Parts: sequence; structure tokens; C-alpha cells
Amino acid sequence: MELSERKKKILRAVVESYIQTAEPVGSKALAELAGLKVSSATIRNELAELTELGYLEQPHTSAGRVPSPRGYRLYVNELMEEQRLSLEETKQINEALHLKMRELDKVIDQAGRMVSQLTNYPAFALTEGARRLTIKRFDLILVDSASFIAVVMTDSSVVKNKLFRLPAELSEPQLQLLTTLLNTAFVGKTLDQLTPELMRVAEHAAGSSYGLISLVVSFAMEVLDALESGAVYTAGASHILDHPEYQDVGKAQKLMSYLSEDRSLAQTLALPALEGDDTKILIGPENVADELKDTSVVLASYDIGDGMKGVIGVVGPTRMDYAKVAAKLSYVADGLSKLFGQPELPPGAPEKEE
Amino acid sequence: MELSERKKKILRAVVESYIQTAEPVGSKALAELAGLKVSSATIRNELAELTELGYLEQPHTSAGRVPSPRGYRLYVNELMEEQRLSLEETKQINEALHLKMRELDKVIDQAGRMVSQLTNYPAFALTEGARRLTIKRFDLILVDSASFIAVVMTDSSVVKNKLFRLPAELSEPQLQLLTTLLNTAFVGKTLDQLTPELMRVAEHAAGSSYGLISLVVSFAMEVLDALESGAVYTAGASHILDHPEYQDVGKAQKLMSYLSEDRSLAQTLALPALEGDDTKILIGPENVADELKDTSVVLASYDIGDGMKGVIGVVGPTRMDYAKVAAKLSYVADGLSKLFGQPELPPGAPEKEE
DNA sequence: TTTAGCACTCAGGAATGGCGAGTGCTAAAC
DNA sequence: GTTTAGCACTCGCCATTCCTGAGTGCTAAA
Repeated sequence: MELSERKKKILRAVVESYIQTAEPVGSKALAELAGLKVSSATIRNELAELTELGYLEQPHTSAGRVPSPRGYRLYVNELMEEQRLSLEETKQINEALHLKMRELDKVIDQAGRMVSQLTNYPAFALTEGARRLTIKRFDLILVDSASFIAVVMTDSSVVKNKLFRLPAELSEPQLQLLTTLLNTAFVGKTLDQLTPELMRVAEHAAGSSYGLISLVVSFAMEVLDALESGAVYTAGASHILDHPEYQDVGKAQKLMSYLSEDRSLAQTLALPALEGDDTKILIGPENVADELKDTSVVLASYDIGDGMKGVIGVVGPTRMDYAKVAAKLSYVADGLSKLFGQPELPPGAPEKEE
Repeated sequence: MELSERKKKILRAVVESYIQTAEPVGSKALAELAGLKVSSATIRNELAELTELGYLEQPHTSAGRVPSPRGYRLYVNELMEEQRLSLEETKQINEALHLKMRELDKVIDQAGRMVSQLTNYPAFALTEGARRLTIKRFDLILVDSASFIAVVMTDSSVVKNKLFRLPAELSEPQLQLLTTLLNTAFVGKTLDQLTPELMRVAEHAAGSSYGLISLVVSFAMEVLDALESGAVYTAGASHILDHPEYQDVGKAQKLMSYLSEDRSLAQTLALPALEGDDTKILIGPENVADELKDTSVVLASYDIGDGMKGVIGVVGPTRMDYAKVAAKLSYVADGLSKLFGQPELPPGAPEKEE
């Protein structure tokens, strides 16, 4: 059954007022607020029906009404107006995203922090790890006679490095030899294929090199493993204390400790978000995780190129300003996608804006 | 005036009991607990004197005693027994430190998290940034015909990289030329010396290369800047909610927001800690920062080689288990120093244990 | 110097009562 | 049929009061 226009209008007013004040809203306040030219009594009747239909709840008999999860759902689906960000906000976001050294993990971490700051809710960002990666190239750079840096590049174009200090001297030619050896024996192999036997063979070919091959390959394996298993960043957990629903320290603590468990976050939240393309909103009991049953989550996914995806999201009380949060979040997610897709333009070249 | 043995014994018992229970401790409980063969009345007299001397405080007339900051100070200086870590704990710490890819920032971040988890207090770790750094070497690696990776190495042997995507093709010889150019013109220069003019000259010498020189040098400048200004990592802020002194959400929030301000953390806490070598304990009002006046901080410094230092620390209520925290913290700090000083041993080589 | 005894203090919890916001229902008005 | 005014009723919140018990300081005896 479709709700009458007036009921919708009232429901919307209840939700928006409650989002602002965190106080149950009564018939009298609504009569003034909702732009309807009816008395509080009429509104009371409507409220009673909306309550019966399950869109509103009453904390106790003599209190005003509060939206139920179902009420929020209806609001989000049908009544909420898409929020446009101000020019200033978009500018701010763009700048923040383009700033700083652009290493994959740094940017994503940064984006999470930014979203948290922007919305005043805790935020998280995660990258999916799924595809089997391989090493595309090894480089060894001599630092001084007793140390060198190994640079490995994966086929997803991520580069990681590590400094190795040696117990003995090493010459440039030796290093060259090692490099060639590494590049012929280990490039293009997945994690499983980098077997101990393979290492032993290569080690043998290298002659007396203090087991350097194994060291570098182990490092490469660590890199592959870390990338394939994805990463989780959280930021701004302390923001939950800003909101009156978490005056109860126990509640706040529960949510916080949930947020700091990277693994459960990834598993219970990443899955639903990666399916659709759009922004997703999960309201209270719609969440799978028990810890989030009275919490809402707004999610947006982004592309990091190469077919891989990530999710960025915000957690807050069900009384969350969904319109604003969703707008900001999806703008940031789009920004991330573009960032990873777009070629690096030299400063002189014409820039594309939209 | 030196305190009598008995007074010390009582003070110590008060501190330790209060650390455990967070409840003011009364004369009767002390009579049983403190291993003294005197009655509660005697203890009352002693307590009264200790209170007069400023080592204890009374929340209100009819409550037990609580250590004052001065009491804690005496406890820390003279009465506290150094805590030895269990073998299991040291093992756990060592493993955690040696795990994972060993990039400077990752390790330090990791160490902070570990300390927080180990102590159940919020922790932070920061690296000092002071010395003027220079770039020691540039490497450009072709990824495919339209992108390359720039690898820069500083004279402190830190390596950072960034992927550049180009709007046009680029060949291996071109890249070689650029590399040589970069290495002759910009190596050994400090941040200030990397002037726009210098860049323009080099750009000219490179001919038509889409302003790539500037791009790479800008990146190098970002790297230098980031390294010179140091970094701050915080972890486990949510742990403050575990402790009853922060049942008051307002207090918790204040401390949390202080902890998330990297800058003030670095300035007000780093300075005192970097002077001495040992573990430092700052109790309540001994802290410079107003936000920490009723909070204690335990600090330990570590070496990251090359004359540079860092600080790792823990924040908690004055009722903190100083002995345990200090032990763990200094163990981790030592571990870090060793980690950065020690050569990388190949797996076959004999390992030194202590 | 230590101890037992005792009157005193005061925070914290339970019990009480008034207040007011908000409701549901009824009956009249549109 | 819908809307409105009126009114009795409910119940959370707040302030007040009272009571209890832990812990104290003081005094006088051991």
C-alpha cells in the first residue's frame, strides 16, 4: 500500500527533524515545521497510523515519535533529496586527494581520513585483494659497499622496496648478476610458484652470495602476500563520541572495538558493497554484523584500475545524515576512481575539469 | 626529609592497590594488605601524615586515600620494582617487530600499534625530523610505453617511488637520458636548493619531454619535505574507554582529540623525551600540555640510525601501571633501535641472541 | 607508640513527588 | 468524511529528601 502524500511529508519531516536534534519529535512541533496547514491533532492521527504501519516508533507513551529502521529505509529510498556539494567542498576534496605522494596505500588511507573529517563520523577504506599477482621486475640498487636496496614491481604496477644491510662487501657486478638472475628465474610467477626448490636452484647458480637470492625473493613474497590479501584503513573512530547515542561508554566501546578489527570489517562489510556500483546504505538491523545492528553504514566502491576495486565507508548511528554523507562519500569514491584511472598530466598540459 | 620505612611501605601499598582497583583505599584494607603487623588505627595516623606531606589525597572526608601526583612520583622514583617481561612476552614482541615488510614508516607504525595492544593504553610513535636531507639518486623504470616509475633515494637511505602515467609514448633511451640528467643536476641538493630556475634549465636540456623533469623533481621535493618534517603515528585511542577514569565521555573526547592532533603531540611530547636516553615518565601536572594535566605519559626514545631519533610512548590515567608499561615500552624501543642498526643477516648465517 | 572505641562526615543509592511534554480519545465543526 | 479543539491520562525527567555505610580523626587506655 502506497502512503498518502501527506503521510510521506510527515514522515520526512520526522526523519529530518530527528536527524538534526536527536530528540523524539512531537505532533505540535511537526504542525509548525512540516509546512502542512493542519493542526497538531490531525498530525497525531497520522502519526498513530504511521506508527501502526511500522515506520515510526515511540520510546515511551508520552514521548514523541522516532523513525524506525523501516522509516529510514523509506526515507532513503523515496523521500531523501540528493544533496549537492558546494563548490568549496568539492574543491577541498579535490585538493586533498591530489596532494601528497601518491602511493596507492597512502592515498586510500588519506581518503578515509578525509571522509571521516568531512562527515564527523568514523570512516574506513579498504582494498579488495583477490587476483593472483606476480612480480614483473626486480631492481637492486647499491647504496654503499655493504648495503643495497631491492625494488620489486608487481604486474599491477605497485612498487615496494626494502633496504638490506649485509654482513660483508658486495660489488656492483655481483649485484648486476643477482639482478639478472632474479629477473630470469622469478618474474611472472605467482606466490605458490615461488617454491623453496626454485630458490635453491637460483641460489646455487648465484654462487657465494650469502643467500641473498632467498632474502630478496622472500621480500617479494611478502609484498605479493600483502597486496593479495588487501588492506583496511580506519580513521576518526573518536568521532563516535560526538554523537549523543554514544553517551553510553559501553556502546561506544563496542563499536570502536568492532571498527578496529580489520578482518571482520572487511568480511562483513566489503562483500555487500562490491556487488553494486552505486552508493549503498545499510540501516541498523540490515547490517549482517551483530555489532552494527543499531548502527548505519554508508558505502561506496571505487576502482583502482586493473579490474580491482575498493570500498570506502562511513559508520554512524541510524540517525545519520544520509543525504550529506552519501553525497560526500560518492564524490570521494569517484575522485579515487578517476585518480587511479587518469594519466599523470604534466603541469603544462591542458587539464580536464568537469 | 626522608620518609620512614613504614611510611614508604604504606605509600607503596596505596599506590599499587589503587592502580589495581581504581578505588580509594582505606586504612582497614591496608592493614590486611600491606604485610605490616599494625592495626588500622596506626595506619590511619600514618596516612594522615602522608596526606599532610602531600603524597596522598582524599577525594572527600569519608573516603579512603588516593595517591597524589607527588605520591606517584615518589613511587616511580624509589619504590617501584622494575618489571621483568616474561619470556613469552619478549618472544611475542620480537616476532612482531621482525615480521612484515620493513619500510621505515611501516615498522614504526606497527610498533606503536603493538605497544598499544600490549599495554591497553593509547600509544603513539613519532620520528623526529630535523636534518637537512638530500636526494642521493634517481631511477626511472619503464613500466609500459606510457608509464614509468620514479624511484628516489635520499642520503638517509630511504627510498620512495611513484607511478607516473603519461599522455604520450616514451622510449627507453629517452628515459635513460632523463635519468642521467636528473642524477647530474639534482643529486646532493637540499630542499631549498631545488629552485624553479634549476628545474627550468634542466627542463631545457631535456628537450621535448613533457615537463617530466619538473614532475619527478616535485615528487622528490615532496619526499624530502615529508621526511624532514617527521611523522606521527597513533594507535589504540579507543583503549582509553577501558579505564574507569574516562567514563565521563567529555574527558575521553578531549584526550582523544588531543591525541589525534599530530602536531601538538609532536611538539609538546617529543621535545622532553629526546633529551635523555632512558625511559621517561611524566605524571599528570608534570606534563606541559594542558590536555594532559590529569594524564600520565610514558616515553622511550629509539635510534633510527644516521643520528636520527624517534620517540614511542603511551598515554593513560595517572593511575597507570607504570612498572609494566615502562618495561614493555623500553623493550620495544630497544628492539627498534637494534632493528635499524643491525645488518640484515641471511638465513644461513649465525644469529646473535642475548 | 600502639590500639580500641566512638562520634562524625559525607558520597551514593533509593524513595518520593511535582512538572510538563506528548498522547489518545471524544465530540463538535467544517 | 475529515479536521479540529478539548481534556484526561501517561510516564520520563528532575530535584529533593532520606538513609546507609565506609572511612575518618580524636581520645583515652594499654
